[in-house]
Amino acid sequence: MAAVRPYTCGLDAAADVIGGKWKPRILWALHHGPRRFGELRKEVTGVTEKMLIQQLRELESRHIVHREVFHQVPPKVEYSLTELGESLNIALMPLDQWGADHMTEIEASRPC
Amino acid sequence: MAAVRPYTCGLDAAADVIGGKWKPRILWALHHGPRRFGELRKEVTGVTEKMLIQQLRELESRHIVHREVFHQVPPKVEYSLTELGESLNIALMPLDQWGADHMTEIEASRPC
DNA sequence: CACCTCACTGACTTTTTGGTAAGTACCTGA
DNA sequence: TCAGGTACTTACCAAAAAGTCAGTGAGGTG
Repeated sequence: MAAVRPYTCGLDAAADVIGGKWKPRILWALHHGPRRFGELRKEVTGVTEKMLIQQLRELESRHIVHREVFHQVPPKVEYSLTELGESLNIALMPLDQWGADHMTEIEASRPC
Repeated sequence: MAAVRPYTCGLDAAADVIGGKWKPRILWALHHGPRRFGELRKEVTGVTEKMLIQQLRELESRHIVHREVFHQVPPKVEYSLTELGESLNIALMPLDQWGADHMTEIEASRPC
């Protein structure tokens, strides 16, 4: 989903940041606090390691998530929301609520 | 962006509905009232006829937009938001606001 | 010394999405 | 009869996103 640039509205810009199959799920998982890579892999069911890391790196480069490495063996890496990420998640709440409210309708009208 | 089903959260469901390069732009354009096909083509700059109709059909099948044909020559077809579409647009407003508020940061950190 | 965990990384393939360009149908007015 | 305006439709191709799968490194455990 290559977004149009320069953005024509805020929605456009936001879509560019949260676009992709896994980013909303990841944001959702991080909503309740920092998570290790392995924890995210479990919580975001269905994601592969490659996609997870790819999306995390994108979110990191957009300053939505923060990555912290603990120099241990075995390694430990924690991902958390930045302030910007928190504000994004807050802005996403009504959308999540909308989706929850209309889930049955959405399911019913899903293509095939 | 094939969404995971069954949905794991409301955000997931919402993402399935508004996913695609042009849907947020179309929703945005319809926010201010009904629009004819040709009007949308002009307002949603850069969209091709094929993509526009494709996205409109998807939104229609999800009961987000309403399509009304006026039997005239030359033809006239008007697209408008349904109640569900209106409620979706309202839920999208905070996200639009977030995007507008942080547009410069988002632009600055955009990939390449 | 072999094996384990954890967090990656990279090559390659498949699937999905989007874009191009041409054509259709209809009636109107010149 | 022929161009024009409007809303599509189709076949084909390109690009982007996602998936598969095998492999890496570093230190701790048996």
